[in-house]
Amino acid sequence: MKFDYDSKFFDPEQTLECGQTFRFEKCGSFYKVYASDKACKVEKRENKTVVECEEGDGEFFYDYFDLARDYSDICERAKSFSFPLLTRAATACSGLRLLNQNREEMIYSFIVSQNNNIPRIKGVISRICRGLGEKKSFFGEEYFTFPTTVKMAGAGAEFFKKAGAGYRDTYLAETADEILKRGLTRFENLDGKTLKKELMTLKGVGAKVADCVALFGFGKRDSFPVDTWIEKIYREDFGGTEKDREKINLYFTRLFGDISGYVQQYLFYAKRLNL
DNA sequence: GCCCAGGCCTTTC
DNA sequence: GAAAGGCATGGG
Repeated sequence: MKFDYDSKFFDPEQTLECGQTFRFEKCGSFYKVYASDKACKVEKRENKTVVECEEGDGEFFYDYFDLARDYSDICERAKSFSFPLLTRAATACSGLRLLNQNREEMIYSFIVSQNNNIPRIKGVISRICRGLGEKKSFFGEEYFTFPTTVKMAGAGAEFFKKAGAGYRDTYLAETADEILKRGLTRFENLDGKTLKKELMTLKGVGAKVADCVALFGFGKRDSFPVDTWIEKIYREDFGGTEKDREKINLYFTRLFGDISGYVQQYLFYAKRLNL
């Protein structure tokens, strides 16, 4: 099936390349996107962005791309703060949407992301899917699903090491084991702050990874992950002087409140593009 | 050879 | 509770 959306507020490149997901491929004019155990194609055609997926997956991808939400209001609110970088970002990247992603996929993916660069993160995750995921086909082309926790827990640290995860191999193995035993119910129905603290009890999940999981996996849009790029933005574009990441996090979340997560993505993506 | 990447864990003070 | 090392790996 196919559906479309105003491309001013849904740009495939901005939405996929901004660092919130690592499972997509650019193929000429369109992107192949993988999420949990599903796949779709996304293409921008003039003023419409078109999503094409299997018959039963329309609702899944409508939710995945967060299409029920009005982003024009979010963009305007972001611009109203009058920080030059943020205004440039919200103007040039109005098509950047926050994805609603699978919770376990977010936990494992962002454990891989720590002290790592995006191309390499993509490679590691791709090899994990290839090794442990289920082979499926989409429009005649094969792809691999993101592995279930059962598969992740059964793999052992050596597998993750061979996939290129480096020293994060034991974090993945231990956290998969923990989630296999206790599930995710203890992370449900919590406010953002409590969820973050609870996520940080997992091995390999610190403040920044927890914020990413809360934001992209649990829809906690008042989260503001602080990484090396945000530190740089804080110093160079907001005149900040604090060194402690938790203080920087507090500065931004108090400033941007319920739209912290959107603002964080605008800033992060714009800074990387040197906007 | 260096430094950096969507940091976290452990040890030490 | 704060500060400092160590950590796998690949790109620039």
